[in-house]
Amino acid sequence: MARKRNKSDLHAGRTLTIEDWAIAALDEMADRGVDAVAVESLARSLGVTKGSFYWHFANRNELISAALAEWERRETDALLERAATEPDPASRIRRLIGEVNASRRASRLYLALSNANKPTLVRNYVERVAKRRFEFLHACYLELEHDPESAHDWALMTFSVFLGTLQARHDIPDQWPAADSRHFKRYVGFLIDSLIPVTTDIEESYPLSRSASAATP
Amino acid sequence: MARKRNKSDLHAGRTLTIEDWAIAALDEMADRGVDAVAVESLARSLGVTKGSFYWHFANRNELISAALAEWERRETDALLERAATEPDPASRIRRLIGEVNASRRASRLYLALSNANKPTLVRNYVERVAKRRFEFLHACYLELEHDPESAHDWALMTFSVFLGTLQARHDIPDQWPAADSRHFKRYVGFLIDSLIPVTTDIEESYPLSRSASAATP
DNA sequence: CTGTCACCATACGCAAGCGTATTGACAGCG
DNA sequence: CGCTGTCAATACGCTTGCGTATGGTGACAG
Repeated sequence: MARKRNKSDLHAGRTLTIEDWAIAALDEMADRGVDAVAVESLARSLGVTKGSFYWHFANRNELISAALAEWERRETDALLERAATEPDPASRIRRLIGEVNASRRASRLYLALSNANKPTLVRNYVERVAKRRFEFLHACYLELEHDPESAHDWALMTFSVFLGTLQARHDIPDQWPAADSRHFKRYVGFLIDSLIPVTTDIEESYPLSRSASAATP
Repeated sequence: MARKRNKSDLHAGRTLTIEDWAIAALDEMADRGVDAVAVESLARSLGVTKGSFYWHFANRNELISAALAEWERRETDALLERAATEPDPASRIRRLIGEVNASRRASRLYLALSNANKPTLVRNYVERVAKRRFEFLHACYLELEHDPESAHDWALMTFSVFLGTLQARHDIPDQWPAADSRHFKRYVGFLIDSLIPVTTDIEESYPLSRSASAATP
């Protein structure tokens, strides 16, 4: 049986790597969910057949595992690293707020993974990634708040806003401001004002952030 | 072919209604996602075979449609009705905050529906329900805030918290306070303080809600 | 040139699940 | 009692998708 290389395919004549497959799987997950990751259709989208797939992977679960490892490395570690470059906790939270509202693709992917019912290995990755994101946030709030319980409350609420933002943008699209609009900038500013606690030093401008919010910056 | 009635089944000898099927489908959706709703396995769980299913429904989509209509009626209309009995907007928001943090099942179901990739009719229901919930919330904030843009910001953020709460409880389970704990009560109190704007009348106790939050009620 | 290996194509068998067709059971009514 | 309609059981055919087995191709080393 002759092997006919399709030159117009994604890999343009070179052989596919495990990483190519993993990335194709992540794309499919973001577009259509984890269940939609199917060996044969993925192979077709890569311009090969499943013979090639089964050379690289023992089964579908191995592909999904490779895809999740890639996801964790590329998108999750990198996000926290970018935020960690900010000089102070408030800036770090601000950076996270900005980033969370930026990438639709990353949102879709996170939700797809978070809500996947099988295989069960997905849950392990999602919980680990979510925990690390939460802990990063929590550490920021611990720097801003003397009271550790309060810091935890803040972190929980903010983390909920992050996750909820992903979801809400999907569920109420016509209520969501366009990304290049004044309204959007204002909303992000409002989030920043609302989600960064004013320091508990009484001589600080305590009510100023709320007043600025009400004054429409 | 003899029809053997299985007396130990869910319907306990009586015939199944369309509603029985719809509720079974919603249960399956909450447990395992929309994709897991399968005619034959659902029939088995109800103690019948798919002959019975096809008497009631032309196809699987009709079942899903019936299930979604039931969902909208039972859980969504009812939630807003309960909140609407509260005498003022702040109490209504407080009621919603309490309810959102109460039912795990409803959470799982909402997320399953929101993240279903097919059939496409699910999206219509989710968006309609989400829009109605958002609009209810927005109306509350419009009563509390003079500035309509600010009211919209508040509504968006709070709605994001509601949705994010569903997700976060699933993704960071060990960070989530137990429902009967002091910590949980405190967190709900913190949400209430944070998500209900203090009125913009300057003579009102503007900083008091933040101060109370920091003081650990 | 030959052999090896990485990568890939294809055929096959099996299972799950959908929808269709056919038949059966039973209650209610005239 | 016979008929009708509701509800349900079962067989069948088809599709999709997984994993296994087998064989092919091209690059490279010896």
